[in-house]
Amino acid sequence: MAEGQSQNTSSGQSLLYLTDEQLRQGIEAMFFAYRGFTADPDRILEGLSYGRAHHRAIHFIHCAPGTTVNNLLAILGVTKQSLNRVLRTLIEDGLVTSHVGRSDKRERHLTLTEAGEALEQQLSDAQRVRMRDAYRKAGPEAVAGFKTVLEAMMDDDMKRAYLALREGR
Amino acid sequence: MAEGQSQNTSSGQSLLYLTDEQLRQGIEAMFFAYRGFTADPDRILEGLSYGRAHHRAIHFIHCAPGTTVNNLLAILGVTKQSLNRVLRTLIEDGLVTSHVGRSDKRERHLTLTEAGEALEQQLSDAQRVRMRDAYRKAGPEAVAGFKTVLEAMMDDDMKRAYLALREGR
DNA sequence: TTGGAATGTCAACAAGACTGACGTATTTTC
DNA sequence: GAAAATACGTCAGTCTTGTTGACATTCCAA
Repeated sequence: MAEGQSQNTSSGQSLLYLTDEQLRQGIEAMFFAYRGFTADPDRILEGLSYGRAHHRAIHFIHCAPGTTVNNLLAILGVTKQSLNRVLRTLIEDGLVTSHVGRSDKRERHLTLTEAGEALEQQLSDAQRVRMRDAYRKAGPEAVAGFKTVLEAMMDDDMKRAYLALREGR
Repeated sequence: MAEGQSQNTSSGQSLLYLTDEQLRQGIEAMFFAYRGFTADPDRILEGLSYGRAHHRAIHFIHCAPGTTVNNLLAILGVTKQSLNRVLRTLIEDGLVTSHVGRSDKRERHLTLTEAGEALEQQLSDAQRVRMRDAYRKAGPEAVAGFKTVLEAMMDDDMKRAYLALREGR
C-alpha cells in the first residue's frame, strides 16, 4: 500500500504531478466532469421515457450501422438481457431496425431508422456543444493531453474497441 | 443545429481539433475511460454488498470530515433520500458516525470511523494505481491538459464544488 | 409564539443493471 | 448426419440506486 508520496526519480525529473493529492484531484475531476458530460443528453432523454442506456445503444449503432447484437454487447459491456430490454423498446418505437444476417442468419444487424438518426443527431449535438466549448476553452495542446490520459486510463480491451471504432471511420 | 465542420478561424489558427469527428472521439474516450476509472473500486465493493454510491459517500466524507448531509448532497447531486439509504447502511456497519450539530441541532455531522478510513484507503489506493499509471504513461504536460479540459467540461456549480474541495486541503 | 423554512428520516416505487434457466435457429465440427 | 457451439430472444428474480411523497424535528423571523 501507500506508495504515494515519493516525488522524484533517480533521473531527477520532477514527479510532483504523481502525488496522492494530485491524483485525488484527478479522480474528483473525472467524477464532476462525467456528470457534466452526461447532463445534456440526459435532459433530452428524460422527456422521452428513455435513459442513458438507450443513448449509448443509439450512439454506437449510429457509428457502426449494421452492427450485430453481439458486437454491441462487447462494446457496451452489459449483459444481453440488459441490452435486449433497451433494443426492444427502440425497435418497437421505430428508431432501430433489426435485419436477419445474409451470410449468417443467426445474426441480427442493427441500423437506425430515419427517426433514430434524427434523435441521434439531437443527442450528439447537445453533447458536442459542451465538448466543443470545453475544447475551445482548453486549446489544442490541452485536448491532445486530455485524450492521451483517457486512453491510458482505459482497460486494454476497451482501448482496442475504442481504436477499432476510430479505424472504422 | 450542425455547426460542426468549420475548420479555421479568421485568425488563421487551425481548428481541426474541433471537428465533429474529433469531438465524437472525445465523447467515446470519456465513455470508455470512465468505465476503466470505476472498474477497480467496483471490483472491491462488489464483495462487500456496497456499490458505487457508497464509494462516493466515503470518498467525500474522507475529504471533508464533519461535513453535513446537506453539504454532501450538493456535492453528490442526488436526492437526500437516496443518500440517506447509503449513509444508513454505512452507519449501521460502523464505517461512518453521525453526530448531531452543536450550534444547529438539525444538522448531522459525518465522519469516517477507523474502519471507514481503512476502506477508503483500500478503495482510493486501487483507483490511484490506475490513475498513477495513466499519468505516468501520459506525462506531466498531458496531465495538465487533461485537467484543463475536464474543468472546462463541468457545470459551473460542479466546478465551484470541485475548486472548493481543492481549497479546503 | 406561531408559522414557515431547513434538515433529516421512513416508505414505496421505477429504471437499469445482474444472474440463471430455457427455447430456437443456425452454423461448425467431428 | 449427429453433436456441439454460436447468436439471439425471453422469462423470472434480485440488487443498487435513483425518484417522489409524507412526516418529524429544529431553527428563525415576523
